[in-house]
This record gives sequence, structure tokens and C-alpha cells, in this order.
Amino acid sequence: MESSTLTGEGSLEITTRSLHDQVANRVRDLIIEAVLEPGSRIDEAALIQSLGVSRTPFREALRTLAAEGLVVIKPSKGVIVRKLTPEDVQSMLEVLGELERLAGRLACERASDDEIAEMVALHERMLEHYAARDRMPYYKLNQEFHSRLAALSGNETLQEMQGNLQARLKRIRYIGNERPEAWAGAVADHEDMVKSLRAHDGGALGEAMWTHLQRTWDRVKDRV
Amino acid sequence: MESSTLTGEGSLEITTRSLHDQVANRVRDLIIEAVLEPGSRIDEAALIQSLGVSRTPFREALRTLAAEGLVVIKPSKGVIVRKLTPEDVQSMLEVLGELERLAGRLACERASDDEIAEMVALHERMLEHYAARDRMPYYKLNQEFHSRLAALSGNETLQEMQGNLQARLKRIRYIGNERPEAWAGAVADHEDMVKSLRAHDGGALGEAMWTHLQRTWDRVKDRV
DNA sequence: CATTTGTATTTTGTATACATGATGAAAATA
DNA sequence: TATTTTCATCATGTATACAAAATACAAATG
Repeated sequence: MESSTLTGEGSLEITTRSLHDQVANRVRDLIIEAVLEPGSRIDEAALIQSLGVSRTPFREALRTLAAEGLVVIKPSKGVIVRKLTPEDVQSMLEVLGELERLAGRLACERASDDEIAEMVALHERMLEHYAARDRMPYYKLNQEFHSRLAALSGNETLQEMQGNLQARLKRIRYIGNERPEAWAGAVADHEDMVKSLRAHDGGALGEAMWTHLQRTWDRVKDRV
Repeated sequence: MESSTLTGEGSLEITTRSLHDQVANRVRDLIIEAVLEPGSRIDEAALIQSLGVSRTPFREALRTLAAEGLVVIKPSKGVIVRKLTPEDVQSMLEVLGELERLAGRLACERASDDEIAEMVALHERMLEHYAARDRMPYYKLNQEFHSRLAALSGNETLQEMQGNLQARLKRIRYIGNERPEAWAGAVADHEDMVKSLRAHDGGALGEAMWTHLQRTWDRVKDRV
């Protein structure tokens, strides 16, 4: 899965990743992990040096990240890590809410029992991390939970757009579990979601997904 | 509006577009107008020559277009214009349907009477073109109608994603008006939409938008 | 002393040259 | 003759060099 991709025709095709893609992925991670701080200017020379590549693939990578909405390129001025305004976050969560509602509905229609069982297992691992208050592993599984649910929708466009928004909002979701009550609330939301999923109730799951993101906004809006 | 952009802080900022952006826009147009055929390989040397630029900004532009989903870059092999499978189209219309449903709801909540009047006027111009069976101008106004409605939602993320999907599907919407009955159906859908908009009925408008895209799929599914 | 103007320096943008990998045709082998 | 191998050619990927723009700073002017 790391270096292979399934084409539309169903043939397995090995794609040796270009340097460009590797750079894009690494810089994306730096942004998501907030090593590169939102609002800060990206020092091309410094990053190039630390990554050990030349300017060409690096700048191409920045173009990709700009199209994804992670950085903003100001012509002749430089590129800065995109800093989300509260309005940005709200608008993204609003859209993500609709997407995940759709994902929830479709997932219930199309997912197999095995796939649902895997989701439930994932959820239970999350509960263990919550019980232990291990925030980082919980957070990572949470990302995976939402990604896999989008994948279960069987709608590739939905998956792509959900992935894009989730990437932009990664740090927001992390913040969303910062306060104990907020985290507890998120866990409760997930309980609802899993219950609906087990019952194959697409409508209920969709609503639960949507509500979860609405509440996420409530939980983070005063700290973005 | 062509060369200026309103920043988040509210200051008007002139952005002289980089060569990269110009190239990206031109190639995007070539793809959308189908001068570059879906599935065909992009001849870098030839296009560079005809555009009169060097490889660097051109290749950066391709990275942008790849991130937007208009082309597919196969490492060491070349880049091809993305050819949409029926499944691609269906999944995109399904997602676009949700986005436009949301846009419709929000637009009714937030749009001023003046803005709604402009939409109605736009619709009436569309009707004139329909009466004259001028397909191309109708088609262009149709694009604008959907874009502006997304803009009226006041949700920038929604607007961005709607724009992206609309760009990918431009030719599909064109096909959607190819057969006379299909075109008549689309016009009827728009009548519903405008009626709901005038009544400030967000729920009804949202449903009309969604239904319109469902029907668009019905109209094109046997010819993609 | 504030403001402006000019200049040096740095940073960004673009073109080109070089390296690497894919493609296809001709020759060699079975 | 079919198949493989080799080599030439072409396309793609990357690095570097050059150009243009922005920035910072100093000197000059009011």
C-alpha cells in the first residue's frame, strides 16, 4: 500500500514514487505535525538543505501542497503555511459534516459484516486508549476510523475529499480532545456511531457523523 | 476580480499572477474544452512550444492540475489527461449533489434580496438562450449559475470544492444538455430551483439542487 | 528627525543543462 | 522465423545557473 496503487482497470501497478512525491509527503507531515508553524514563512533554502534535495522537486511539491490548501503561495513573496481562521475551520467542518453524513449512509449500504466488525474492533481499541488516557494513539486511531468509514462508502471522490479536509483539520481534531469533557463527549459520539453501524442503520449513522462534527466545532471554536 | 484577491484580513491585495498560474489556467482550459482529449498523453515538448514557456513552470502547472484531479502523472512515464470512468462521474455527482444541497440551504439563509434578484435575472437569461436553442451560451450561464449559488452559501470551503468538482465535470454537464428532452428536463429543474430561491425556502432549494444532479446522472449515464 | 531615494543583498522565478530511466528498432541467437 | 539482447533514441526527472523581483539598509534631502 505504501508504494503500490490499484488502478481503475484492476491491474496492480507498482509506482516508484518520484522525489517530488516524497518531498510533498514529508513537507505535508511537517505541516500537520506543526513543525512548520501555521502562518510562518517556509524557508526554502533551509528546508531544501535539510531534506537534501534541489529546488525543482521541492517547489513542485509546494505547488501540490498549495492545491491541497495546506500552504499559500504569494507570488514573488514566498510561501507560508496556511493558517486557518475560525471561519475557515467552521466552513471546513460544515462541509466535512455533509461528506461524512453521506459516507455514513453509504457505508451502511455497502459495507460487509466483516468490514463492520473491523470498525467495531477499531472502536474498541480506541476505548482502551481512552480508558488509559493515551491521547496520541487514540487520536491516530480516530483519524483511521474516519478515513476507513469514508473508504467503506465505496465512493472514491468522497474518500478523496474527506481525506483532503481531514488533512487540513488534523490539528483541529487533536485540539478537540484536549479538554477532558470534550474528549469524553467525542467518545460518546463515537459510541453512537458504532451502535448505528452495527445496526446497519445508515440514516442514523449519517446523522451521528454529522452531529459529531457539529459538536467538534462547539468543542474547538473558542480555541482556534 | 481577475487579478485581485480579497485577503482574510480584509485588505485588497494585488497579486500579479505568476507564469505558473497562467500556464495552469491555460492548460486547464485546454483540458476542459477537450482540446486535450481525455486519456491522451500530454506532449510536453509540443505544449511548451505552443505556450512559449520553459519546462519548469509548465511542469509545476501539471502538478497543480494533478492535485486538482484533472491529469494523472505516471512516474517516469508521462502525464495523461484524466479520463473519467462512469464510476468516477457517478461518485463525483453524488458528492456534488450533497455539496449543492448544502449550498442551496445556506444560500437561502444568507443571500440578500439583491443577490437573489441577480440569480433570477441570470436564470431568465438562461431561459432566453434555451428558447433560442443557443447551447453554448446557455451552458456557460449554467456554470455561472451553479458557481454563484455556491458563492452565496458564504462557505468558502464549499465554494472551493464545488468549483473543483464542477471543473472536473464540465464536459459532463455539457453532454447533459445534448439531447433535447434532457435539456428541457434541466431547464425544468432550474425552474424549481429558482422558485424555491425566490421563496427563500432553503430546504426546498437544497432538495432541488440535489435532485437536479441526480437527474443529470440519469441523463448522462449511458453516454460517459 | 522623519522621509525618501538609491543601492546591495537576499529571495523568488524561470530557463537550461545534465542524468536517469523508458521505448523501440536492429542484430544476434536459438 | 520467433525470441531475446543490445544499443540508440527519446522522454522524463533533477540540479544548477541565470534573471527578476523584493527586501533591508544606508545615505541624502527636506
